[in-house]
Amino acid sequence: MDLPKAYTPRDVEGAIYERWLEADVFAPDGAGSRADPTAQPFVIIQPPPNVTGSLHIGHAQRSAVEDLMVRHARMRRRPALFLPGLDHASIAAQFVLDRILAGEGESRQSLGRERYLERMRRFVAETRPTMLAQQRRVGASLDWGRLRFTMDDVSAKAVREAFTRLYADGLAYRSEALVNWCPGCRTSVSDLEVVATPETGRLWTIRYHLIDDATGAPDPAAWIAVATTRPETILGDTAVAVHPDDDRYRALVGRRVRIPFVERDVPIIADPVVERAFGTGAVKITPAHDQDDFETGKRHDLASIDIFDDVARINERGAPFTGLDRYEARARIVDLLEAAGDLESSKPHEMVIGRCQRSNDVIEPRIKTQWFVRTKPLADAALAATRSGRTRILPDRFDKVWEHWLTGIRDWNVSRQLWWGHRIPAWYCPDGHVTVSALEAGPDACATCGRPAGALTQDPNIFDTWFSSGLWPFSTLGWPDDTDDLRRFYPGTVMETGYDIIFFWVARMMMLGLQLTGEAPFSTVYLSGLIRLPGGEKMSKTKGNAVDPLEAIDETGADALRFALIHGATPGIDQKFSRERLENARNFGNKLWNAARYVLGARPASIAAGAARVAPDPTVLGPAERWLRSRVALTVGAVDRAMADFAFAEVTRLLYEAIWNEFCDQGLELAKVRLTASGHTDAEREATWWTLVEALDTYLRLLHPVMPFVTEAIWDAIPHGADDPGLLIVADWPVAGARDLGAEAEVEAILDLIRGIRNARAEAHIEPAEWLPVDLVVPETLGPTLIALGPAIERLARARPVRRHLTREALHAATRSASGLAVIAGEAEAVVGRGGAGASDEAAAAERARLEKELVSARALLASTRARLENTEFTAKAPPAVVEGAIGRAAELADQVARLEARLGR
RNA sequence: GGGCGAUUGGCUCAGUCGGUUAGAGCGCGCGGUUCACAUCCGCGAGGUCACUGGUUCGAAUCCAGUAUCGCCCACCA
Repeated sequence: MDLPKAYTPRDVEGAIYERWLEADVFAPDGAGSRADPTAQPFVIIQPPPNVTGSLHIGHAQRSAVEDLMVRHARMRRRPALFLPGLDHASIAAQFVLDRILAGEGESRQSLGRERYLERMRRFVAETRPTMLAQQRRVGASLDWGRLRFTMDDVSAKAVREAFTRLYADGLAYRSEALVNWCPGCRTSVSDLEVVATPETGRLWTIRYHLIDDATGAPDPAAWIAVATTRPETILGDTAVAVHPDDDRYRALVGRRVRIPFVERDVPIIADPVVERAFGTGAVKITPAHDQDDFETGKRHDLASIDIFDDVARINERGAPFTGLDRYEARARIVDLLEAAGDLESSKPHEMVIGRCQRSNDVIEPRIKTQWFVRTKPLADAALAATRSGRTRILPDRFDKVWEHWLTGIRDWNVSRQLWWGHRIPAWYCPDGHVTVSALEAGPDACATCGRPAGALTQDPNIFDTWFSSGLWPFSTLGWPDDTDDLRRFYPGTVMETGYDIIFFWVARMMMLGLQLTGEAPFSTVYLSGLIRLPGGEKMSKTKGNAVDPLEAIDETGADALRFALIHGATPGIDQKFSRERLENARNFGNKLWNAARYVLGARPASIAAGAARVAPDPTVLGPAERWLRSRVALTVGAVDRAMADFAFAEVTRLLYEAIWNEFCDQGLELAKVRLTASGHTDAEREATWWTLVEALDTYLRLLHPVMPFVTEAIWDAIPHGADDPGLLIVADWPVAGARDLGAEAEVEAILDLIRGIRNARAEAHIEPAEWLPVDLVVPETLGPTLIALGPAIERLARARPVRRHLTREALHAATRSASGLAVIAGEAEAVVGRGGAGASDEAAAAERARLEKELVSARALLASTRARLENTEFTAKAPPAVVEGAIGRAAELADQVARLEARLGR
């Protein structure tokens, strides 16, 4: 079979993905699977991408890494599950749709819940195929038959069941609490969705007048000054607090002050939470709109007065300002206080403001009745799983982050005042009884008073999108039903995701998985770094600066994109996306393609075109063939180690190096000699060719998880053995053969000699095409190799004739009158050039200069090596192998120095 | 305020357990129409491994500190 002359990734890739689908090899139990059913399954868990999104470079990288792992496992005959999915992404999807609606002059409110959801379902139906098609273009070998969506019926059932169990176990509760309210999204959000943003605000100091106990009226001449960054919250103040040990205010504790505008009298209380050095040492307390104040309020039994509506306008409780936006109200209040003489000061103040991750609105803490998940016991279980090693986080250093977050975790507000998502399966009866039910149709009656279903109303809120995502590893396998898939593929093996969602997603999966299934949902957490722009900025969909991986695939192919992304993939370390790397990867694919074309075209005539694979005949292998087989064995072992260590970038480097430098630059060049030079038997030529085929086959298998398309295409064209399947994707992962260190050393010595000759020629500016005679001497032991590879030296060093001398003396005697270039390569030595022809003065000077340079560096190295050996502490304490190495090295260098000196006539 | 990461040739990055002469790609210089590949081939230049101190026979690597950049966490109004 032949490969097309030109490598065009686009032509190759689409057709190959089709072939994989037709062969049904993606599913662990597919018709084309060669999985060993008794082997331990390998389950990779990928974050389901947002259904309304499109593939960005980060997805591409993660898909590439996940696909790499699953393909590797598949080739090792493990039942490998890579389950595709989509996330409904509640708040993110609503955010996207709301913007579209705004463009149409509609809104969430104008449509109403039912029509809005209908519109969302249509929208999602449109966007859904996009992401799936894009994952396919990256080459992800996903088991499409198991495609799942976090809003499908199976997921819905899992959500109801999960919540019902948590409620029954006292781990889900409904309570009035301070939540993070986003006025833009009109919903509460979890702590994680609040982004702390440093900003310069103002700190105002204002006076609250003390109440005259006798008259019950505020005293115009007596006040307590409080400092605040949020004057508008005055309207919700229910106390003023000072530190109990603060002498300035000790006498005032227990007195009352008049809150302006709302004309409310509130107590001055003492509480150690107050920082005496800050501001005036007195702080106004607004329990409904500040976390600290909320806690203080609880301690002192203060009233909580919510003064905002859902879009953060002042409500009727902020009477004179009702209807004003919070910032308008702030400005108005400051003006009025100033006019009244109650504004003491106003100065700029550095502070941290919580903003909504989604809409960037300033988050308003508000008291709401919400559903919470009690996280402490769940977090403890998650910590136990990582501490015991049951689940391992890569890289290790994220353990600390994990520990810190799970140790200080607060309860998780899971209800959202949104529409797109799973509705909370809680029903309320007119008496306020709560009934939580996993039944799709809801409960038959109130669990407390028995009122019929008709009298109950379901909670209008939905779940935080991460609640359903948190069930992903098992909800996708049919939980809570006891399905075959669940038994077989749960818990999963590796969960891969970006470190930016370790809390949002990974921690929730761990907590919910442990609680609901009793098992940690995966044994390894592989945290990828993020992809950044060449300038180092984080790519962001909302900023619109994301690089489109699909364009990259169009230009250079999915294989090149995958290689480039995996090449830079160190767990937990960000990588910059660079076009150079992409091109380099594309070039590598091209190199491989052309190497394969050469191999296929070099088939000796004695081998029939469609011949089945045979192993090279070991009795007729030359040193180059033995060298190549040994180097391939080395590479297989190194790749295996790197794979086991999750060092995927290392895998790409190993293969790049092995394929380009060893196989193409050296292996193929050496093989060409035996394949084309006369004087070789058919058997020898065949053995050489089969060696090349064997090496290529092994490299293709090793590289397949990284570059699946091009390797599959090439593999299709090379001869296969009887046990091979029709597709590389299900072919067996290679087993490392035996090393042949002797052959490696011998061939390396010859390659060094060739390099030395090329170097000397280049430095002397000799025409590359010019044939020059070479006289050389090699150590006795290298004799047979030299004979075998003599033609290779000729070809690769452009040397003709090559004359071998048995001793250095003979070499020197034979070349004394010549003006040749001296080459000293290890123990071998050569003289390149025409004997007796003479050389120009400048050529001779250049030759001397080159040798002088070599001498200088050789002497320097010799000196430092000797110095080390003279150090008795070194010889006494260093491992013997290191000392012996240094001794050998010193001898070699001394020899080299002597020879260079002799050559230079010293 | 606490924690983490990064810092290696002009650029982007490797560098395992501390062990000879710190690697690669891109870029740069010189030279190439070798019948697989110019998306290529050959040769070369280019690095006080951020800084300071320590441990060690030996440090890019381990320890302490400093600097710069970046990230995460955090309830001083």
